[in-house]
Amino acid sequence: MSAGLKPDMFDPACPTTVMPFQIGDKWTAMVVLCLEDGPRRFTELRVPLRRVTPKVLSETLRSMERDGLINRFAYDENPPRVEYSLTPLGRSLLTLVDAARSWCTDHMDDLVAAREAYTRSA
Amino acid sequence: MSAGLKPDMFDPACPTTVMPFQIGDKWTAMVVLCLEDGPRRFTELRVPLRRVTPKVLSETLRSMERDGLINRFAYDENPPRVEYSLTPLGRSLLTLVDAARSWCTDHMDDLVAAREAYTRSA
DNA sequence: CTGCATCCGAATGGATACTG
DNA sequence: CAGTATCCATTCGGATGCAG
Repeated sequence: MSAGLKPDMFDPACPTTVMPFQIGDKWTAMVVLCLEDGPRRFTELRVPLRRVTPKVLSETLRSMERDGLINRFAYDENPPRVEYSLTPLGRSLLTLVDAARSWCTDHMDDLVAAREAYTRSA
Repeated sequence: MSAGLKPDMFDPACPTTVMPFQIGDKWTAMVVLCLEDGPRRFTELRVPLRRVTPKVLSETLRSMERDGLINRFAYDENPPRVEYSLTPLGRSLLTLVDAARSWCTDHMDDLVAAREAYTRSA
């Protein structure tokens, strides 16, 4: 497990990015998905989440740590190394995230069609 | 079906109100729940959602209509009467909302405990 | 490398008052 | 009744630069 995260994991072209779901902060759900396969380092998370500035990412991570969704482990090394991993609580979110993803894939066409129909009639 | 909506349906004291989930706009999920049992009028929705100003509520409703989640039907009467109801697409969101609610009730204690532990150690 | 500090613009959401 | 108009406070997220 724990293959490298792909840069296009959350590509803006991917319609799920504009889906009407949100868990916690704007990026929480994506972080959960990134950590699904094991611990990740800060810089590693920045690969798929390259539209997130470090400030916002660290804010997101800290609030997730506060809520007990992730663990933060800082190795006492130089250069510094920090790993984030899902807690059982955070892992339990995966089913919900998957449910949301299923809904998106199932109903995305409807949603796009609805928006088009709406703008046409306007 | 369609008994009156209770004012305390989304009481701030209810912990699910601060849960880390969001569907669409801030109030979308609550509107979906309000419409679960049938069509509702604008003022009717304002009862449980009394913390939402009319401006924000109408914005929410319009964006939900745009996304094909609800239907808006305006009777040609005076005084005016408008009813909102879930489309099949909007109704399909109910399973997701329920999943989110289940997660909340199942893990709320963990979440509260995590926050307390965090603030204690800080 | 992993973040924190500071500044800033945009967007969100709310209060209040008013209209057809 | 069902909104709209206007104004405003707060928040959010991004850019940049710096520190351990």
